[in-house]
Amino acid sequence: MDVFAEVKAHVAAAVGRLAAAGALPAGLDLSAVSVEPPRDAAHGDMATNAAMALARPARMSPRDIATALAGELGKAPGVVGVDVAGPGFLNLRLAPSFWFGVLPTVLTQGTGFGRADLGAGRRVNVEFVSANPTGPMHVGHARGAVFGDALANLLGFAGFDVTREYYVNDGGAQVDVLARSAFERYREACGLEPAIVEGLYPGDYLIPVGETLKAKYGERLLDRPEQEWLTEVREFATSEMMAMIREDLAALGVTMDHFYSERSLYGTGRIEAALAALEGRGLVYEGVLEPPKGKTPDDWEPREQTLFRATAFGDDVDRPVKKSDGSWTYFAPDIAYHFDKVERGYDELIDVLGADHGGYVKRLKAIVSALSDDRVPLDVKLIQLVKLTKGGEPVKMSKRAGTFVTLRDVVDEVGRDVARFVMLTRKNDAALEFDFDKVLEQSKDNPVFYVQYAHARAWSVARRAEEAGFALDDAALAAADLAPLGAPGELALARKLAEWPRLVALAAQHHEPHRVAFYLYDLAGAFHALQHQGKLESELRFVQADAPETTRARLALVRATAVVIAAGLGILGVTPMNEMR
RNA sequence: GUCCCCGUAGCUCAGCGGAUAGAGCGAUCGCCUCCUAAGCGAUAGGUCACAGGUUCAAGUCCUGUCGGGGACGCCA
Repeated sequence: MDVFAEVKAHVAAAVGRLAAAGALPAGLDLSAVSVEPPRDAAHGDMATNAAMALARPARMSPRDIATALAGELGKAPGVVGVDVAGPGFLNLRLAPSFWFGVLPTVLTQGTGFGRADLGAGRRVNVEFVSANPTGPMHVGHARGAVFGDALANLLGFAGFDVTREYYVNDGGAQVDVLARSAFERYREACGLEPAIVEGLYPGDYLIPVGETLKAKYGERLLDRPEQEWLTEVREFATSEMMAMIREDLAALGVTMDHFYSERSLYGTGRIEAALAALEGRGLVYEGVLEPPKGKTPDDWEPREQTLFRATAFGDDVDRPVKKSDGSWTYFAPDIAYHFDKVERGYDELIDVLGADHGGYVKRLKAIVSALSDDRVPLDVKLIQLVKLTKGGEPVKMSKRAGTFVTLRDVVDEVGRDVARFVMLTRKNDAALEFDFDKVLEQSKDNPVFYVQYAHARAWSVARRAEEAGFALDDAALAAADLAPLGAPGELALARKLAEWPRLVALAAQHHEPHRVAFYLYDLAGAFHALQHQGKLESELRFVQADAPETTRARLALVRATAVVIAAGLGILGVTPMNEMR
């Protein structure tokens, strides 16, 4: 139940009645009408722009419409006052009972409160992480993983049927390099000196892979030429890397529904089928590209190759799908992969990519647009860098020196919950500073702590109440008489709780899980403020031993707060803490 | 050269086309006999980079300029 949507329905009904009475034209488009919380609380509880939005299509002055609407809206349930303000805003004042009315709903629905039917069961595929299976994941991957997972949670909560998918780049040259690197570790395990030359992966994480290879094959691969072992070692090493990556993801609390293999696209006709689909639309041709601007390669030679007409979709140049020797470029399997997603019947696609893939976005959108005939929207979310610091000083990262920070390092150092929450306190397209010291700080400056503390305090109040003999059953509290509520802090908190469904809908629409984190910070603030009121005026304390009705009403508010914080943290994938010590 | 992202308080950042642009930190001043002070408040602090445009209404949308970051290849 979204109270803002509810009031908007009243507005629509009022417009309908006025139209029926001839006071407004019939059939007005209400899509520009919004009902939202006013920025300034002095303006009332809710504001609608209806009169201004309808003025032009109705060919009437905003104030005339506003006056007429005010008369109708005054009759709506819960509305105790309607003011026409400014250029034609309608400010609604609502009875406190309207806001407190959200409490039984929260207590009845539990952490399902705020679930929306925005998605209407539409199928959405969220592809994220997709790190190359050549080594452990680093912090950047962690941010993408957390973002993608939280976005998937959010969309699921908003009524979409979500698939989490990981595209495994196991088809390119880099997995051959992995195989050669693992082979050197295998030689090392056999007592030989490994030749980890420039271009191979030097990481220690391949040492156990080499040992397992020795256990598996003994020494019999040692004298064999590369073509005899490459395929087997590659497959083995790749699956070992993917096992490691799955473990890392599990450490972050991320579970994928599908791992989609790039290799499965080769030699199976999938790429050819996707290309044929493009050819059928006249989007593939043989041509010669201009040399890239700005940074012309020394060895540039114009050559004829197979190109995709990406410029027809707003890309800067057409993109090669085949090299001049006839082999596929990296783009070709990506075309096939997105074709496959379209064919699997998804209604929406989301790709979560590192910011270094920015130059790739237009051609991906072009492909999906072309292959779905514009039916399937693709949203590409680019994840900006994570700047790691400790006590304000940058943490140096160097692959060569072996000091680069892995996903696992971060989780081990600060824990899954902190890592996840902090990574969701920025928009995906803004750089994120992650300070190892600050994220563990127990202060208001640290949103993770602040939100967890609010939840723990709510539980602490509940424990106190229980000791004082009050029943804490949410179903019973849902039936509590809420008349004793009404203090300004209580009302502010209830208002914030009532905003949750609307917040979910907005965050889901915009694919912005960080909004949930900021909302929780606000909600926690409203709760801390109210609890503090009890220190200043003891009659405002939640638990009043000699006033059971008041206590029950307040416990309903406290429990509802805990429930919504838990629901929000659930979307972020963070475990709520019931006590801090 | 082209494209993408960013530019909001001293710092770190929110901000849904709506009204007098908000938090935290830092600064100044307050608040614990009492549900977690790990907290709550008050004050000070702004040319929303700049210039045009669209709109009843622009921090928000469009164009351009400047500044910061990133990306461009028969790499993956």
